Amino acid sequence: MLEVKSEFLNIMLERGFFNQCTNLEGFDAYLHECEQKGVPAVGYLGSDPTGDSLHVGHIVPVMMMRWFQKCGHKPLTLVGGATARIGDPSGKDKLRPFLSEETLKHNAEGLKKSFKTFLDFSNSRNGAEMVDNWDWFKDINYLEFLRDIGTCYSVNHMLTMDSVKTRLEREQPMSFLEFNYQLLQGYDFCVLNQRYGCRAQIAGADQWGNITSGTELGRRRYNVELFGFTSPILTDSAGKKMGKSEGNAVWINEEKLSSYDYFQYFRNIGDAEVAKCLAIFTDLPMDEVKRLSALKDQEINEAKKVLAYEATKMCRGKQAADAALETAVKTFEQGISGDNLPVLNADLKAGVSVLDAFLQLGFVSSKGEARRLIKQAGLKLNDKPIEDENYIITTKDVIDGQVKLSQGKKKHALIKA
RNA sequence: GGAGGGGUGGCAGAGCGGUCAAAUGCAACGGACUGUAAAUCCGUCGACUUUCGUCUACGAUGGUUCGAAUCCAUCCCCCUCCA
Repeated sequence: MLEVKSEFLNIMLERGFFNQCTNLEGFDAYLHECEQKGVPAVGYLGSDPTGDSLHVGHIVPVMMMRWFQKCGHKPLTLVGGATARIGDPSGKDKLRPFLSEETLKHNAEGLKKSFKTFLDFSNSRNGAEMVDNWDWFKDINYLEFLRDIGTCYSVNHMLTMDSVKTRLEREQPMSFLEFNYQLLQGYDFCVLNQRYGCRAQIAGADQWGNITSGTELGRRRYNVELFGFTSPILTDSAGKKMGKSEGNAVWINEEKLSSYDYFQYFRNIGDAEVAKCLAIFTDLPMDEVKRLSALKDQEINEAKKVLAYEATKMCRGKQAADAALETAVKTFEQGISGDNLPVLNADLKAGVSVLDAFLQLGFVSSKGEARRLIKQAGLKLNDKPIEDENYIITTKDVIDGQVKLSQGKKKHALIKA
């Protein structure tokens, strides 16, 4: 393993956050010096408000920031009000649809909320701060920008950037607008350097090109050394990006995903992912992580439970984590219905058809799908497969004050009498 | 501006006048096996009704046809080469 002196990088290396760094030795020396002197280093993490919440795929760098702050350093979270109007071409085949002002504003609020659950935004010396690049881009003069910044970029080099190159190779269109993205993100880094003394940018590995854009610009135009540090992009055993559950993103903000579902996402993680997830998504000491990661076969479920609980606790709070755990244990281990399951409001006296009930729950997207699942014995009423697709649920189906509806083995909901 | 190629279901990618709700693959979902895992196997995968059937869908709008994703016209968008 690499030898580093700074507390922050030691943690990064130990917990598996390290993917690539523009100058690991230099970054380490800088951090170490700050740590020795008790002066916070300043680093930033950017995110464009193209959605109104972060999801688990985003929080790897957020967790890095969390540790960064714990080591006494100051995190800046940049919301890309300006860059969202351009659209980062990294990993994309198409131009992003333009977002309205209201949407951008709404999304920015959502992102801020996501950040706040992981970082301390108090007024302390290394309290996190939120910045928006719209502030410095909205009044920028095009000619000045071109002369000032544009001269530092060679198109030859820009064309070799992954985000550009792959698009061209795949013969997908790339607009000039998107082509400019890297300049903007590069400029962000330099602005933050000038305004806040920020010298580090932390992000996921897909941002490498945009990061080096900033470090290069810093060197050429402002004569400062900036550091870029990336995390690996987490993938599951099939090599797909993590963060999707049933085709939907696993959102951080609770109004987008219930805490129970958040818990279940981690509870259902693949065996191969448990060790790295424990290190990355929880605060548990590494001794404990290692102990849990060593568990095999059935025992690994213990590790998954801890992972799910800890991850939920961090993101949603202890109360939510306790409730989710309790519901999961009741539902899966004891076969009784936990209280935290989704509840469907329905008038049992009048009766509800099973088709409508599942449709309203959102477990199926059409009646046809519900019928199909019934034929496949995939829908259950009080744990018994539904046989008649025209069945009407009424008060006589109530057991212990509720009716339990299930789709497959994992999705459950209740109708309270 | 000129020449050629192309726009199909979540994605990739066939089809090129009826047998096309549209092959195939991936993804997704259900079942079996298990450990609320992975792998594997089986099944499903537009909507409404489920028996027949009806409706919406192959860039957009018109047209030719008994009948079009498939032919024609106009328009929009993309790619490649030339200027």
